[in-house]
Amino acid sequence: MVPLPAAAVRTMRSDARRNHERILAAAQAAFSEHASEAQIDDIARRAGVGVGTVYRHFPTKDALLAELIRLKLTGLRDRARRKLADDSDPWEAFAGFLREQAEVFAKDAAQQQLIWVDTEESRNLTAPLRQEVGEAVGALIRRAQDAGAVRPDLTVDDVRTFMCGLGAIMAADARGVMPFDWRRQLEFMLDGIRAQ
Amino acid sequence: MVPLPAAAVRTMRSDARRNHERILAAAQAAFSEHASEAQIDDIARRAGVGVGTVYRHFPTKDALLAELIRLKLTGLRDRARRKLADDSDPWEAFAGFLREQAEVFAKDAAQQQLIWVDTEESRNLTAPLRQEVGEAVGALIRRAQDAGAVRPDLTVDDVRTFMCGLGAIMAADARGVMPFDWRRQLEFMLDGIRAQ
Amino acid sequence: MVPLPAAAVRTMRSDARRNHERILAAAQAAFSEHASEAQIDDIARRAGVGVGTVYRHFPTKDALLAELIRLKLTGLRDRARRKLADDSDPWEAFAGFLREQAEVFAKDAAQQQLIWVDTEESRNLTAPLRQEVGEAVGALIRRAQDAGAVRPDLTVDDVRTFMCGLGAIMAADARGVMPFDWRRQLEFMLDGIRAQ
Amino acid sequence: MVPLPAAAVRTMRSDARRNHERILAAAQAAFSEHASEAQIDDIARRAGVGVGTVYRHFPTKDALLAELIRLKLTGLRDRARRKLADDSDPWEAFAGFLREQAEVFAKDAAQQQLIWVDTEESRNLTAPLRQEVGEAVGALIRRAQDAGAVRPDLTVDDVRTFMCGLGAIMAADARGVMPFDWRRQLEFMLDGIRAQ
DNA sequence: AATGAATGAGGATTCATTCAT
DNA sequence: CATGAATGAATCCTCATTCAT
Repeated sequence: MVPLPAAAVRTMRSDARRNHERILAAAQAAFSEHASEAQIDDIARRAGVGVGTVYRHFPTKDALLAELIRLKLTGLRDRARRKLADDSDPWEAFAGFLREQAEVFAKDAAQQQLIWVDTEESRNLTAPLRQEVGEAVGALIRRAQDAGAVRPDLTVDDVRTFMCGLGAIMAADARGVMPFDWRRQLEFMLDGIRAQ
Repeated sequence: MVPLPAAAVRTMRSDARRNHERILAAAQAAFSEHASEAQIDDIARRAGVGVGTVYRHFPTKDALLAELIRLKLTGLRDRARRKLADDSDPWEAFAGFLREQAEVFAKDAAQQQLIWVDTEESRNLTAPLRQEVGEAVGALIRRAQDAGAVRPDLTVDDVRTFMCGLGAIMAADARGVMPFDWRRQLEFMLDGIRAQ
Repeated sequence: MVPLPAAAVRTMRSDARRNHERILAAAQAAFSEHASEAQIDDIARRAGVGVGTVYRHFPTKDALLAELIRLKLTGLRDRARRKLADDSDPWEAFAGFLREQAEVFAKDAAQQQLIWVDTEESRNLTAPLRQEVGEAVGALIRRAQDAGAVRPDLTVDDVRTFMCGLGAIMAADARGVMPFDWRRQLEFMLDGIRAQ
Repeated sequence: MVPLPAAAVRTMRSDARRNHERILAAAQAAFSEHASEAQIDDIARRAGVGVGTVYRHFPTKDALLAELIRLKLTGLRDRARRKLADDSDPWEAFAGFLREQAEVFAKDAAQQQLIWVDTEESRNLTAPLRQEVGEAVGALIRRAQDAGAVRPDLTVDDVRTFMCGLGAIMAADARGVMPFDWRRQLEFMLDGIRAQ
């Protein structure tokens, strides 16, 4: 069973669709708190459904996680494309994208890290999407570089790398380990990559 | 049972002391590969001792992990103090400290992240040490700021925060998820915090 | 809910009757392949109906199985009676019955074995039928014994016993465990029970 | 973990060896009653040990089953060899072997059938043994054929086939489905294969 | 009546920790 | 002291059966 394509979800019976969404929300919360240690039974409980129902919608724990990541990446790609579409200042578009995306990520910190956990399942499912994200972000970077606003050697991978670190910072902050201020960190980064 | 204080280790029978060290080395390796998923049985096997022996030296898995972190933090503190002692250029001392420490961290990436996982156990054991690390790093920062080499608003927590992110990057890179270049990331950071 | 008596089936709406038969056919196939491990969902899919429909026709998995066995036994009884009716050579009638029945059994080997699995359900449902089968086969045996063609001590239970073993052989052969030749086995048996 | 070789078992700590045997005995009983449906928890309970202990001795349910079959086949082979060694009448040796072996099989009827269930696990583990059994039984058959006591076309596979059927009969009998008399069946068979 | 979504008890397996030898 | 065997709670997943649409 391959994760349900959007079309399949739309044609579900209304109760099934409601459960589908509740499960995603519950999984979202659970993975946010416990990362990949989250338990299916717990997700089912939070969603107010039986375990069996979770498994009816997502064949394995990995598949559920992969779907969550897919949604995450879809949002990411769309945000980048939107910033690309409006023709504000190239630097503002790029920096604004990072700042906005970071705020979104911060909402379920622990979970962002799961983007970087790659199971077979998740890799296959998200490869094309990652590609698209890369293209959109790449375009944002190039436009800013052409405008002389960003150092010319910055790559998409640099941004990915930074976001990976930022996710970990957010997660640690959320766990309360230490008073980590990811917003400052982001500003340091922006200062570092801005062309002088 | 509280983890053995250094004094206790010193007064151990020589074979016990050898085991103590072998276990730490094995745990080091195991946690580096599997992070907190590392299994005690595996650690015992690598150390060439029985599980029972591991438990004789460390009352729980968490205690073993906490001890490893303590050692890690000790190294960190000593490195910072050493940089403080030699009177090279303030910026070089500070940046050099970060670069060296990062190289050390990179050797067992997965494990560094465990520094930011805080169990009851680990917090209690390492609190004073974290304090000392903070003081030494703080001094390095201040000296560089006094010399006008580092932006005046940089704090010890900023550095901690950054190192947390860098550890996650190293770990993801080590897992082969993506081609993450933590050294570039560090240079961006240094560029970002250097006073212009 | 007791399995539907033949009368009930006859008075069903035509679509219901069609479903009833499709389910039986699907169950037949599924039990043949997977014996009692066959899954209701799979049966429903093969029949092109929902699980609910299977349960509307048969209250439990055991009831469905029992019905299948009932049909099997009905065929068996009828075959025996037919052989009894035509007045060929008594030995030929008896041996022919066994050979024919064996060929029928061989078609869904795994399933024959289920005849010997007796759940409460199945026993109650099939008891009278088993009785009738016994009578018909008993008559075939007696006629052959009276003609001096079969050893006088052979009983209906001996034949039942043999068929049970033969079913297992067919099933093992069908699973491909080993090259089991049940036809040879039947001939050995016939040689063994024929009066010299 | 490959099933423990006999040597490994012999060198176990005494309590471990006792458990190993208790588990085998419990599994023996459980598989005899419930065939492959037997549950590990039940086996553990019968053996008076925790589930974990069962898993320490046998890595999976299949492995435990495979080991049981291996023991079974070993006994079979040894019995055949013994009969081959004593130089009694060739027919008596052959028939005696079958009768004795059948009595042994009858002791845990349901289980014999598992000899014919072949999982990957079991096949690999028992292939050589099956070969040896085949050789020993083949020799018994040939000797009886040379003495003119058994029909010249009888093969080892015929005997295997028969024993498979006999096992099913014993199992059905043990489950109380019907009054199946496997001893009579065996005598019919012997009558059928004896040369006239 | 039909559908297929939901349920949840049940079963195999893992692994931190304890304890007999 | 060291050993590694034993323990059993915890966790993922399945599938017969029920029930809302």
